Amino acid sequence: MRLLQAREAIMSHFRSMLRAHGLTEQQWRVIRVLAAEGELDTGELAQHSFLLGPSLTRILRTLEANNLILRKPDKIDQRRYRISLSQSGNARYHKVSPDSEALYQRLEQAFGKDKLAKLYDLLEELSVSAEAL
Amino acid sequence: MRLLQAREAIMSHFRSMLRAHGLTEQQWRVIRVLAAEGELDTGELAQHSFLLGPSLTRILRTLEANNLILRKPDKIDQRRYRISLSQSGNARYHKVSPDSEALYQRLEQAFGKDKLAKLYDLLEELSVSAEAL
DNA sequence: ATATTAAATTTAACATGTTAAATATATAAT
DNA sequence: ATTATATATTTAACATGTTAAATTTAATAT
Repeated sequence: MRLLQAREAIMSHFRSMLRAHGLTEQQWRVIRVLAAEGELDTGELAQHSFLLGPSLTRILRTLEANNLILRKPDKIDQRRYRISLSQSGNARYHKVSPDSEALYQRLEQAFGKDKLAKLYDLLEELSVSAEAL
Repeated sequence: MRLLQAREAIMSHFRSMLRAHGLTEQQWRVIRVLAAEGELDTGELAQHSFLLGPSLTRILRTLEANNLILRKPDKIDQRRYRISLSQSGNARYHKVSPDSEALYQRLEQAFGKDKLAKLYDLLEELSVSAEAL
């Protein structure tokens, strides 16, 4: 319950910032992953962005309609698509990124870098414990 | 990101348990709150169950259609409804509750009661810090 | 008492979450 | 080569998340 509450407390700030850039939280996750990893297929993208297939399908449809991504059929495995940022998508990334970074820095400063690291550790351990149930 | 990941690691177990009882995660949150607090109006219920108004409206519609809750108009303030568990809703609560408790206990044991308490504290502080941004 | 403002809830519109089923292509086994 | 099985992705159906607007009733100010 507190996980939900804490996440909401943080994400509400990010969402309003992203909304000013015309992006949803999930669309931004996809763009960020593509900026960091380059060209990926849908499955890899789903893993990295913590999205389920059906959600990702719809998000990619939207991003493609907005000319932010490119999708090319994989020549080896024709079931897969290779997804990458378009020039416009890359530009959007560089436009949003500073605001995102700034917000993260503010949070890190307000909460404390050490405590944040400790929290990350605990969350990591919790994930492992929960998955092993 | 790890907040999302950790929450998902936990909730996937709860969701599959709840699904066996014909409930969603959010419907269960509502039922649990009503079982603990008794009769509430929609606003109070939204606060306690961490749901936004529009979501709650739809959830209550479903729960009412399934005869799990009762809604009576508040006689003092006619804008409000008083929501409470029906007999059937109360029965469902007592049927699901042991499974929910058992799962929580397993998680607590796997992760460690002390670490869970520490994590709760950090999450609480994080919420405060994030809200103050 | 009436017009104004505020509050509680719902509706609307669009995006995502979730599970199951469908579709298309690859891979493995005969 | 052909059938069976597995994998990647999408579609379908329903539930919820999110914001803005509409609706209804209360409370306030003339």
